[in-house]
Amino acid sequence: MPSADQRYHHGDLRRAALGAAAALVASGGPSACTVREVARRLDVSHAAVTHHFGDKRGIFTALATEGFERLAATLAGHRGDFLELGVAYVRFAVGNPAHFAVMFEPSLLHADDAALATARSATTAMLHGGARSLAGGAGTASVAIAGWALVHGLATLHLAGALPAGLGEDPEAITRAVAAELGRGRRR
Amino acid sequence: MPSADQRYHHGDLRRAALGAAAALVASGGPSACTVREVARRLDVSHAAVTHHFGDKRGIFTALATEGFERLAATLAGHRGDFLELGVAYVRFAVGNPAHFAVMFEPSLLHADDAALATARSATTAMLHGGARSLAGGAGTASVAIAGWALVHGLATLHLAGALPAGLGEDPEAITRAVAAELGRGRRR
DNA sequence: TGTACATCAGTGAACGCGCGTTCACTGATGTAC
DNA sequence: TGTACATCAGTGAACGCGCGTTCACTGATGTAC
Repeated sequence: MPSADQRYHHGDLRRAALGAAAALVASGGPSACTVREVARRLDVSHAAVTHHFGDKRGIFTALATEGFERLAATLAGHRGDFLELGVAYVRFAVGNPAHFAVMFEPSLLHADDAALATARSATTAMLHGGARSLAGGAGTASVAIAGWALVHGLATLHLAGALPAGLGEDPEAITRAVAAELGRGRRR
Repeated sequence: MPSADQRYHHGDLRRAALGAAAALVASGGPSACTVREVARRLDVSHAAVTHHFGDKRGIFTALATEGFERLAATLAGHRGDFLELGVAYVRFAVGNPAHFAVMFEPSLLHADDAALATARSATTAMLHGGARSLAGGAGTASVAIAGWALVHGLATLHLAGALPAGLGEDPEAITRAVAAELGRGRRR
């Protein structure tokens, strides 16, 4: 029996390719992620990679879709707890930097992809639902946006290395501190 | 006298190139911005563009530097007013989407560029100063980060087209609503 | 248990293209005298 | 006012390269009978 490295059929090339693409995006940004480099990392012809995703944009689209799915799954575990929802959001971004980067970069994606649209709107609905359960009534939307923007900004700045040293190292802790501050004002 | 279009010397090619680069980034993301396309837009040889920036990365670095300088100038007009500082931040991002995109994308920049480092730290200092003047004492850093993350997140989500329709259209108004919410909690 | 066949996964070669960079050179500008 | 010269801005051609996409084909897998 041939070793896993030299089998004709890879087994799950699609998943492996997404992993390689994520690693490339994470380390060098989207421009460092090419069809051919992904294939090289998996010792596979680049036509094989294209075979699974249609074209290059298809890789990013699949990555973004997977990102929204993972995020939704993560958030689902913290329904109803606004603070933990925010912390989970940041943890997702830090743990999946490539997915996160690609999810909010429309210029890289197939705008009309059905799976992407589905995954995205499921996630968005969850974020809004989280806020609704907290506030209720007037100002709900603004609180939801505030919370989302806050954690999104924290995650983005952290990933960009823009947070000041000493503070940027534990984004989850910052999120707790900062969200508590916001929550304190709301609860009075 | 030759027309402006056919002069040998452009006049201010450096500035013009930055403008063209910004337009390209704004409409198609950083990957749509190439040395050759910038040159094409200005009817100039691409070697001329390289002459001014050294290499491609030099263009993005110059754009980011200009961005930090513009942002600092904008923020300087609202020293001491936390809310207006935030609104100005968002207004800058929306008005200079390409600069904003490139400023926080380290993989595109010359990490060791002196002018960039100077402009960046001047801006950061201003943001921190704004928060310090508001809060004072314990929790200052966390409030500064919270405010920054909030407006950064709002701007980023708006530019990505991720804010829900109806809310995403006037990011400045959202900022006011949301910052007022945060400020209300703090002030009690 | 075998055999035929459809389907799917991956190959390998070829394509044309646009890219960033380099370089010797030319045209324009400004400054010193 | 002229002239010489240094400096700076921009040209144009050439380079090699890696890219995304396409296509006819082959190998592997699974399913029906």
